[in-house]
Amino acid sequence: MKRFSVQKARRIQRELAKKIVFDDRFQAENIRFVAGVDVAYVGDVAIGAAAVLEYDSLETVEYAVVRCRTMFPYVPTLLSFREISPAVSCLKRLKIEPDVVLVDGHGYAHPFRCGFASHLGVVIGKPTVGVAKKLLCGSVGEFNDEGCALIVHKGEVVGMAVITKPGTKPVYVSVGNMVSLDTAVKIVKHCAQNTRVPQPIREAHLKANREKQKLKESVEGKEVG
DNA sequence: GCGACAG
DNA sequence: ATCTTGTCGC
Repeated sequence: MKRFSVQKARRIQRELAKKIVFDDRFQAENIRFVAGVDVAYVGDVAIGAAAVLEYDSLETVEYAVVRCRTMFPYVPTLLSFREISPAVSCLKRLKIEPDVVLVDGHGYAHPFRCGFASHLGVVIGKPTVGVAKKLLCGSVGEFNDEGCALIVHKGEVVGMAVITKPGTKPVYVSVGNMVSLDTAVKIVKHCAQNTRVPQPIREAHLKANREKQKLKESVEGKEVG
């Protein structure tokens, strides 16, 4: 039984894309907290994890994690429908309200201009930034002295490739919602001081994996013993 | 028509 | 993403 329709998802993406806000709707010059979100999987169980870091020190001040059943398969360009539920759930569990959320995946740099970061940002009505490790669409121009290169798709600038760590591949930054591309790049650079992937996303990733291990161990102890 | 395709 | 050991490089 098909529980989803690609056609229906496409319609939703086109509607959501219209609601993306491309400028800063928060105090970009005075950020207190940044969050990162990521999702891991164990069979059909999704584990959503969020981490909140103090912006200046990049110290982790809070984690939130949630488990739920995966309700959507992974379909290229439709990733957000698979990950948005666990992402929203764990973000809601946070006690600290982050000023901006970094998302593991593209935002506007998507063939239909509505990647996971944008989908999430519009749904929760908060500032989000897309940070992907691989390009989904478009091509990367020449890198400038700041380690940045425009990502252009169908004649439109959709994001920025950023070399956050010298000697490593760039990460692909794009607007999620309520954040300008310039500000998004500044935030990502600040959060990736000695790593390729920005700290908030790494922390969320690690938290999700620790939770995944716990779940796998509890499952093993059930079927064998 | 063919290939590519975030996590 | 996930399945997995050792291994190359900073």
